[in-house]
Amino acid sequence: MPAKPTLDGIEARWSAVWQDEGTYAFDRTAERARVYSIDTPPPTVSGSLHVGHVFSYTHTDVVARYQRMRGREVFYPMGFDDNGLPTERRVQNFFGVRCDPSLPYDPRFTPPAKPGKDQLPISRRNFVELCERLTLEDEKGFEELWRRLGLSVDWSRTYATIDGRSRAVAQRAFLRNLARGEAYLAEAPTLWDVTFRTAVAQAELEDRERPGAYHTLAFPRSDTESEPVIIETTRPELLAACVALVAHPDDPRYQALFGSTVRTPLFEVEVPVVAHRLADPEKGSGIAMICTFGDLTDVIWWRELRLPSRAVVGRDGRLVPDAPQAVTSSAGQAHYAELAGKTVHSARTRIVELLTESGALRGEPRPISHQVKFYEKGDRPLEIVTTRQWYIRNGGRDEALRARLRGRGQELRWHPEYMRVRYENWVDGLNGDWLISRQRFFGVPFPVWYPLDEMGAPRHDAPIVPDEASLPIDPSSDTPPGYTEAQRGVAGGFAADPDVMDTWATSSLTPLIAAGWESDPDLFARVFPMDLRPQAHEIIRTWLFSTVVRSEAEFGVLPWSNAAISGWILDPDRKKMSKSKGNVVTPLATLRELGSDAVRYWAASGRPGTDTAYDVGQMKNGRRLAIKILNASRFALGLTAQADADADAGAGAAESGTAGAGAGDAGLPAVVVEPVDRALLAALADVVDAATVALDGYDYARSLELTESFFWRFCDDYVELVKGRAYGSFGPAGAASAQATLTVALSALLRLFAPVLPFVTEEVWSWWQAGSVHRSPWPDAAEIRKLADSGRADLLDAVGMALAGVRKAKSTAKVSMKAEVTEARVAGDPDVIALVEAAAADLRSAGGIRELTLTPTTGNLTVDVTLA
RNA sequence: GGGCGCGUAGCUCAGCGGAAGAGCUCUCGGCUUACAACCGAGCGGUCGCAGGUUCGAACCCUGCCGCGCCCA
Repeated sequence: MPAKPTLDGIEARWSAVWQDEGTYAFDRTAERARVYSIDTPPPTVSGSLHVGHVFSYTHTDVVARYQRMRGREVFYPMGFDDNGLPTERRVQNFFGVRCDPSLPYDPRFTPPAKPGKDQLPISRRNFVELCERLTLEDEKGFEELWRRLGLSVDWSRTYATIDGRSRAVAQRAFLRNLARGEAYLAEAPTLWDVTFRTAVAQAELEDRERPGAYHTLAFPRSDTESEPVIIETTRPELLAACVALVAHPDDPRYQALFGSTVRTPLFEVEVPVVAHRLADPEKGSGIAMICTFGDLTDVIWWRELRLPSRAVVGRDGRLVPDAPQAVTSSAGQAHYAELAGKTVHSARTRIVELLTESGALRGEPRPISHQVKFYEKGDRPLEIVTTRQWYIRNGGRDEALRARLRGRGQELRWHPEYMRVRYENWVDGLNGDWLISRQRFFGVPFPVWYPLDEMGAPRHDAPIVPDEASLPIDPSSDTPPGYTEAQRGVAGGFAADPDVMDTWATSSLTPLIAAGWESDPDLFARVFPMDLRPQAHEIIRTWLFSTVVRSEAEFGVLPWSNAAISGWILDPDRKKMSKSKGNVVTPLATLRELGSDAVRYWAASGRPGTDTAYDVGQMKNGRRLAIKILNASRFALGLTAQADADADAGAGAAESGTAGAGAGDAGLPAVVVEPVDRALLAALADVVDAATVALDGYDYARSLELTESFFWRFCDDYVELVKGRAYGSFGPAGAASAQATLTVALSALLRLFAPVLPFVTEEVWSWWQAGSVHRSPWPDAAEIRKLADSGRADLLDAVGMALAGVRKAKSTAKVSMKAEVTEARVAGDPDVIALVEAAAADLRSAGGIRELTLTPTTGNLTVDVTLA
């Protein structure tokens, strides 16, 4: 036991010991019932860690440590998310390369020492290798920080979402989806980001408020000379893509028009006027133009009313070179030529001029503000283009599946409970299947080739798939069964699917990746379905839901039984911390300055699901608590060491194992006889019970609060009360009782604190106990209560109030706490007075009271003090 | 527009049907032989607003106001 205990350096010291001893290594021989398995969120490695990570990962670690102490064998792997766009861009800039999936793999490729002026084209497999190389460095940094924070992860079980294992799992799961018809290829209108030039899924959308303007356009009627039809649109540049006008079937204004046709201004294309319930009579003039495609409602109208397709926006976000075939008049073609090749924005400016000249634009555009759909990582509005994409069925088009997935959300235990509605809202609002293909280079490729017909055109209806045993594969480098590489891209040969899967298509399989699905059936059977999915609430619709979808498809079960949803970290101004806001605090400096236990203390005080302010003050409290644990422990253990020395010197009557017996509470000599000691243990047993209930319900913050407030009472009242007696001032029996109580209480307190404060508790534990506190059993309230015997927890309250009264008198008199009291007169309810009386000797000792008078009366406890 | 959550001491937050709490801040006092990175005491709140239910409401119900998030 050190003379002057310190927190300095304990992170480095204990994380090394835990690694060497394999303290957190998963015992894969444990049977399923004893295993507690966690589907850890893989952080994105190309970004840097911020305190939000520290916050939420601490929550999971507290749960993991608690479960371990409850006797569960904890499966706690760590993943790294290096799949996807952020890594792709980083690798391009770092090495000066770009991916060209049409190139063959070059096994001897080495990147240029310095990035050149022009990006060097390389094959997809070479590109992926560079990604793996770069992210390996990032992962090391993450692991170091996680170890410093004290995550009790089994570091021999890590994965990366782009590594071979993950690619194999993602491809295998996809092939199974394909074989069962859950994955399919379809050519359909698709939300499209023109900057990244990739399709985007519903889950990645966000609405943003943007300025726009209503333009009033007059459509001449085809059959009569009567008044033109007036519509309002925010997207006049799509006029050439107009395929119909639409109004609500019950709208009296347009009954006569239904079934007739009108002519589009400038382009002179005849389009029908149709009726549909989604046309809003309140909006604009109540009649709208349908373009292919201006928004998602256009897609619905197009599909349900079986309208033709007249696309004008290309994948680059510019108007396509040629006018739609329906534009036949020379004037119409001339007008279109003015717009071809322009961006959507410039085309709008130009067409407004043309419409004004032609007189079709009535009045000035009226500025409005409206919601526009964006890709969450993008900064230009999404367009809708028709492309061939892979989809996975997620209930968006299938009510039976939707109901099943909704049922899974009911079955899942959510912490906090109210997060379930986020899931339900999302499932209820799904409007299509899950689009999983992305037109990017870095990612898990679709394990699919297409045969080329005699004209060299791919047959998308007859994809060639690899054998599962050959996974992972890259169709742009690997050859399909039955073909030779020479047949790639030639008529009668084959072509690779050029796309990659969305990152969520891989992330939705993290339980399978971590659990060794199909590669380690023994492990899989022991850990899947898992016990816990911890994650943030903003990705319930993406990560959580998509994982449920994949598990439902493959196994028909929920992938985990519990979901613990963390809140966000807010900066001191109550704003969400995020990189784009530039208010992110990096955790390493804070961890170094205040210590990991201090930061963990702050994190663990944030209740599940609650957004929490970044609060250095709360971390300092944590540090103060950790230091107090060191000092209080040293003091308490010093007293018991004194007892051991006395016992050894004397007849050896007192069992010298008193100190060591705290490890398990069994086998303690029955020496706890003093009422104050028994009261302390009775109160402690109650705290253990309440903390256990809280942690079983994932309320680590409540458990910490209970433990902490008991600990301060233990230090400020109990230890002060029994100090004199423990030194032996009332004889050996009283001393032994106090010493045994101190030992039992300290042992239990350290274990109650251990999940939140792993370093300081391990440090103290090592002074007097064998093994790690983190592998010791959670305190047993029943055993403690047995030692407390007839003890009453409220005795501590009563004597505490009396002691506080004495302290107040001294404080008011501005004298030292060790000042002598000639007489203290305590009066109060007879029951309370009886409790104080039982502790009279300890109270006199702690208060320096010469004469203590106790008077039963009615009313609250009063303390009247005469100072010496 | 619909849903969910939150509004309690200057700050950060507990409490969620039976006498308003904790920590920090602030004030006063104490070098007390575990701890001055400490200890003791104190100041501080019509529990967002307005109704209602109840013997009793911070807590339950209704409406409103403000903040945040999710979904349209």
